[in-house]
This record gives sequence, C-alpha cells and structure tokens, in this order.
Amino acid sequence: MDHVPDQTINRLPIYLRCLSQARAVGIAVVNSLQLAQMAGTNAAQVRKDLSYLGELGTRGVGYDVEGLIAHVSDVLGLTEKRRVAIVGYGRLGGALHGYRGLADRGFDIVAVFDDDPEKVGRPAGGLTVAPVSALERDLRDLDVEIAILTTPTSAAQEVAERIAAAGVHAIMNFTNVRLELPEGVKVRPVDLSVELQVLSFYLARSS
Amino acid sequence: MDHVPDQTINRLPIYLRCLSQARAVGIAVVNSLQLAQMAGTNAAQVRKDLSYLGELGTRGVGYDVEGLIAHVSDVLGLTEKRRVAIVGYGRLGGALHGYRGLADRGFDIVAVFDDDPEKVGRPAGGLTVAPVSALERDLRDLDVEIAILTTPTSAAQEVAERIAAAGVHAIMNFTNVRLELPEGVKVRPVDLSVELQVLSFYLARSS
DNA sequence: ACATGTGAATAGGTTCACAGCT
DNA sequence: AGCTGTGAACCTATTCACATGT
Repeated sequence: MDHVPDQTINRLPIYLRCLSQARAVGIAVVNSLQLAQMAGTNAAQVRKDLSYLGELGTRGVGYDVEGLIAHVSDVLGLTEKRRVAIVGYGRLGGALHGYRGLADRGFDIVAVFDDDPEKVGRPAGGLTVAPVSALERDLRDLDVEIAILTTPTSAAQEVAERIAAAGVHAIMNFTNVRLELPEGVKVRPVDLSVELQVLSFYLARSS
Repeated sequence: MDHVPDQTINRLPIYLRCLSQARAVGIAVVNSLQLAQMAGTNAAQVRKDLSYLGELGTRGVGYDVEGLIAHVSDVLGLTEKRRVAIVGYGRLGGALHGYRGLADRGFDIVAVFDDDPEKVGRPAGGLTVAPVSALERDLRDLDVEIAILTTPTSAAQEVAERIAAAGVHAIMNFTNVRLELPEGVKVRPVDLSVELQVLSFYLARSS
C-alpha cells in the first residue's frame, strides 16, 4: 500500500457506495465481478484497485462486505467525522449546507462564512453565518479540516490563501479560479461550466 | 483532429477561460508557456493539446488570442447557445439556476422540473416550475440538449431514462446514482460526497 | 472448483527534444 | 532568433491471463 494511483483513489468512494448498497440488501460477500458491475467498471480493475490496499479478499470466495467497508473507510480516513466549513454562503453554499449526502457520510458542516453584512449573524441550519473576518480564528478554533469555497470569483484567491494559512489542507473549489496555494494544500476544482462545456463537446461530436 | 484525447477535452474549457482573461486585459498573442502558466500546466502540454485541433499557432510568434478563442469555442460546440433543463428543483437545482457562470457561457436554462405539487406552477427565475409528468413533451418542444439532474436518489434512474428517451444526449448527474443509459447518452457525474472523500484520503495520507 | 492477486502485455497520456516555419 | 508542431521516449494506468491459495 506504499503508493495508490490517483485514479484508484477516485474509485474508492464509488466502491464504498456499492458496498453499502450491498450491505443494505443483506449481501455478506461480493466477488470482483459483482462489485465491478455495480460500480460500472470491470473485475480486473476492481481486483487491481483493492490489491493496492492489501490482500483484502479470500481466494475462491470473494470479499467480505463488512470487512471491506471497514478497510476502505479506514484508507479514506472516514472512521472519524471530518469537520468542514463553507466559505461563501450564497445560494450554492446554502444548498450544499442542506445536502444530506454530506452529513450522512460523516462530513460535519461546523461553520459557514460570508462577507455580506446582511447575512452575517443570521441563523443558518443550526449555525450562525460568521463574518469572513473571523475566518482564521474560527477555522483554527473549530479544527476545520476541509473548506468548501463558494465565494464570488473576485474573492476566491485571497480567501483561499487565508483558508490555507489557517491550517486547512483541503479545499473543494467551486469558483472558476485556478487557486495558487502553498504545497501541501490539496484543491479539488468543481467547475460546473467546465463540465457543461465538456458535455457540449461530445454533443458537437456526435451530431 | 480525427481523435482528441479525453484529457485534452477536459482542458479545453480551461484554456478558453485563460484566453478570455488574456483578451480582457488586451493581450492579442500568447505563447504556449504563458498559456500554460495561466492554466496550471506546462508548455508542451498546451502545444500538444492545441495541435490536436489543427495548426493554430504561428511558429516564432505564438497563438492569436482572438482566433484561438474562436477555434476552441467552435470545437467545444459553443458558437450557438445550448439549451439546458434542470430536473429536480430543490435547493441545489435552484442554486444552479441562479448561477451566472452558466448563462454567461452560453448555457440557457429553458426549463425546470419538479415532482412536488407544492412547487409545480410556481415562478422560478423567469420560468415556471413544470411537472415531471411533462418531461418528455417539454424537453422535445424546447429542444433541450443538456439536462442537469438534481432529483432525489430514488427517482434518478427512472427520470434519467425518460430524459434520454426524450432525445437528450447529455446529462450532468448530481445524484449519487450510477445511471444506466443507452449508448450515445453522455453522462458527467458530479458527486460531491465522492469529492470530499477523495480529499479526506489525501488528508489521511499527509498527516 | 473458484475467485483472488499479480506479473506481463497493452493502451493511453505526458514530457522531451528538435526539426520546421515565420 | 524564436516558438510551434510532432515523432520518440517515457511514464502511468488498464487489461490480460494464469499461478496461487482456499
């Protein structure tokens, strides 16, 4: 397990979801082909991916669902809850805050920030909207590990730098800005217009 | 330009954004190194990517910004506006509807759908929330090309099949369901909890 | 008998380095 | 002189096919 390829890591959450579904319907053991079909890949890929994590299966039998869930969760660092902040509490930020899929998977939204004086101090799903001026202090005090960045374009780089400076090493970036941050800060860009443009390419291609 | 690698396609919208920025500040010509630095990649990658689209540069000079924007836009099928529908008009659907970044890039939201009788008929940013029962008819009538799927998990597969059956060939899938659809329908999964889990992995790794 | 785990083969992408144009 | 365009080299990831273990 010294080095796990990036693409394998991207698939681990998918496997985890499939395994949870299997468990929910009472399946105790799955083989690589079944898991592959659920995940939308092939059996060889599943075995290779899981082999990076160790020898998790039983030859002639398959993978124990419960055990594999525990192991993959552990590798993904999901055994403890993760503390998440949303920075930029507009419509998108608010929608993400309300999204059950995050809380259900152990991601606790522990703070939300906005710059707009109209919003600061308002209640927000059990929390209170905090001012961006309190970013550094609050992120440290609450021990936030992941920030979801949904500010306007103009503020993105500056706010991201402050998030990183506050000791947060992971940022999910919903802005259309390419963030320049110090080594050791992992950014995942989620650019909706990029996704749509890629879809547009395939439309243009096929028609 | 017979075959463009998938990864190149994923980068084209990034280049387009950088080129727009360059144009906005009055830069008429860029070379591969400058574009690479803006896009967060390297010069060889930029040249290779653009070479798949044709011989777009001038040796000894660089790339004409205006011309390259036109060419990349054309390849991405962005010369005409794209007609988009949002299916599932909850918080996320509403947030995406209001997101300027889509309209600005030529993606017109022409219809929004929901199943909830409370929402159907309500005004929604210049539109009226349509019932999911009208999906097939409306998608065809409005000539929708791309659907953004933000329904609850339970409805995702069924609704996606109906979207596909209505002749829509591109779906941006915000649900955590792996859609099984006929050949020729391009799906882009955008799973927020997957993204967070991947970030969690890197946190677990580095600490 | 059966399904995993894995080296080997293949495919796909990236980087190098330089020939070819302007 | 300078920068593109591109074959070649390299690297990463996927698929194959079978030895290994239960």
